[in-house]
Amino acid sequence: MDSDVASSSSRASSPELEEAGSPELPPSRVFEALCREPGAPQRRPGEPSPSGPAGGKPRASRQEQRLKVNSRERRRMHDLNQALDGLREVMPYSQGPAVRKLSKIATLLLARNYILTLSSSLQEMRRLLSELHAGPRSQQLPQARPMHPAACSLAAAAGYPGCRPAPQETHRTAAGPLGPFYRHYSGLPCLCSVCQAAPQELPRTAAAPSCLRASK
DNA sequence: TAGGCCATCTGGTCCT
DNA sequence: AGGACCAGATGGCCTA
Repeated sequence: MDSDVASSSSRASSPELEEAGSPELPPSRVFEALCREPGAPQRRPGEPSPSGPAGGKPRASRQEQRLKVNSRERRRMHDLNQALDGLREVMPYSQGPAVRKLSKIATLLLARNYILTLSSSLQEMRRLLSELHAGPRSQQLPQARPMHPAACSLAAAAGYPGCRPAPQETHRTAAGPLGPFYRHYSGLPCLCSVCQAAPQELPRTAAAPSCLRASK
């Protein structure tokens, strides 16, 4: 559904953009060109002429001011979208032509959950390392306290005994801002808002994410 | 066709 | 005055 904005939000529904939107020009250049060339504006009926007062300093007319403000606003939103694209690039979800782009709200929610998950995993790893270095007695696995799956995967990569990376799973979220499809990555707990309703209480077992269990 | 998501425009507010 | 930021309105595109 977001395919219309997949090309870095450069939908040119505005007449200004259609005129200045050259594929060779980076967006910022396009916007600069727009700022420099307020000419041929599509004046609305009833609006004053863009030409300034006769004789005096060529003060920007109301129309020119409006065009400049509009251009700045477009550039601002474009920068915001570029930042969001950068965020999507580092998010653990499938990327490719067949995968729908995350919406803005989904990107923000997923990023928040991702940060919380990484923080939790870091804490778990620190706990494991401290147990490993505590002495030979504590080198046994703390079976009574199952590890967080993300920590277990990290520990497996570090050669910690008894840890196996979980198989990668793909699951559907019933609804919500993440969209219908979300790929669950091995070793990472599910980041969707369904599973992360209480991020402080991340599951400590390697069982399937709750949304996997909930969905049929 | 309804609803979601988006880009854009626009006016207001705040800051420099 | 000019720029940044914000929120509401509007209209287009897409999907279920």
